[in-house]
Parts: sequence; structure tokens; C-alpha cells
Amino acid sequence: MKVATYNVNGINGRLDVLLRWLEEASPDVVCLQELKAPQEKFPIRAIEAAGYGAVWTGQKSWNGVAILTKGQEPRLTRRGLPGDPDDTQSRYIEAVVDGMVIGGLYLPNGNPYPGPKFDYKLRWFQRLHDYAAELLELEVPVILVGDYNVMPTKLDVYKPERWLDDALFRIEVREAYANLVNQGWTDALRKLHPNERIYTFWKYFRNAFARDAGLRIDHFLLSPEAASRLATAQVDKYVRGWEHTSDHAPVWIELTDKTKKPRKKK
DNA sequence: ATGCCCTCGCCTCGAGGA
Repeated sequence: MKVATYNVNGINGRLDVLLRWLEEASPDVVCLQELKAPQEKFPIRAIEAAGYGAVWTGQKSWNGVAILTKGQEPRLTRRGLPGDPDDTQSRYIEAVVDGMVIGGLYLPNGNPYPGPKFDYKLRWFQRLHDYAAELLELEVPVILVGDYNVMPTKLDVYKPERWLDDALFRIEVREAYANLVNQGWTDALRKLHPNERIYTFWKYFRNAFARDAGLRIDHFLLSPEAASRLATAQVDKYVRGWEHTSDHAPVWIELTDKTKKPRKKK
């Protein structure tokens, strides 16, 4: 089972790129972030024509997350994180796919630091922390995946010293990420590539991609029941080199089948 | 310390992104 995450930075403006990548990569599950489209403007017909079912939660201009599943409809289990009924930003969606809980998230950026946006980021992180603990108690395969807007360590930033006061790298945010992981989650890319420089985002500015001035901010966190099946974790970096592309690259993992029995699904 | 580049919106600049 191949599960992917992709911050598309505008799903309608990016539709050709998304469809081309879906065709080439053929993931079974895809979590999308930054749809930047209201609920009714999600291009569901084009997604279905590509062979995917989808659930999504949109918002005018900003944010927006979706889960796509190849050849089936995702079973929606949640829109939005619990813990703040006044939070209207579309940043979390959850579905069950083949017995696995898929939580697709777009954590707040938090800049500028300090300020109310940074405070909102930390509050959102705390809500994620509390809810993630509940998910772990289910003792089923869970994947919390998406754009966390956090570089967890210095290895995840092309020039760490320049990012120390940025909301993506502030110590409070790195600690929040570490505290979340320490509940018992596995950071899939780091688990399989402990010492490699791996980036998932490159700014549009200053020729950042050509200079490989990148950040690792898109993450897969796996519950123990999912982590035991982890086989591969990769970044489709080549997609970042396409024309009219997102500033993020798609990231994906491959999980082995639950059992050794022959698969029933096609 | 800022802009760089790119998206969306209804509006050709501003806000937000990271």
C-alpha cells in the first residue's frame, strides 16, 4: 500500500501537475494540503476521472485538505481537530482506508514570530498532541501525515542558523513535534533514512530548488501498528522540477500487506 | 532587515505562504 502526501499550493491552479503525478506515481492513498479552494470548487470530476475517490474540506482562498483513494471511496471519520469549536480553518481531515486510520493535516505556519499566529500554531499543536494520544489508544494502524510546518532537527534545514527565529524552526515548535513523536509515533522518513539530508519543500525565491536550499516539513507519523509494516519512504523530488509546480514535492511511503495471505483487493 | 516567487481574489495590488 502506497500512501502519499502532497501540499499542492492551489488544487485548481495545479490540477495538471497533480493529475500527471497521480498517473505516474499511482499512489493508493493521497493526502493533499493547501487546496486554496472553497468546498464547491474542488475538482472532483477530474479526480474521479483519474480513478480516485475523495473526501475534502475546503475553504475560500486558504488552507483546505483532502484524502484521495484509488479505486474506492474513503470512509470519512472526521473533519477538523477536536478541542476548539471556534477554529474555522480547514486543516484536518480523517478517513479509514483498508482498516487504516489516515489523518491528513496542514499545521499552521505560525509566522511571524512572535505573535498571534505563532500562538495559534502552538495551540493547534497541543490539540493535535491530545488527539493523537487518543488515536494511539485505539491500537490500530494510524498514519498522521501532511504538512507539519516544522523542521524537526538541524539536519532538516539547508541553513539552520538562518531559521532560528522562524516559526517553522523555533525551539517551542521543535519541542512540540518531539513531544508528539515521543508518544510512540515513528517518523517514517527518518526511521528509514536516519542520517540523510532530505527535503520536501524548496522556496520559489532565489532559485532555491536548483541550489537545493530546502526544508523537510512534510512528515509521516506512524502508530506502532503501522510502523511495523513500513517498507519504503521517499520524496518525489523530480516533481518539484516541473513547470508550474508546487513549492512542495510529493512524499510517499510503502507499507507491506497486513498478512501473508493472498490479497483480496485488486 | 527585506525581497525574492507564487497563489487566490474580484480585485491588476494585497494577503499569505514558509
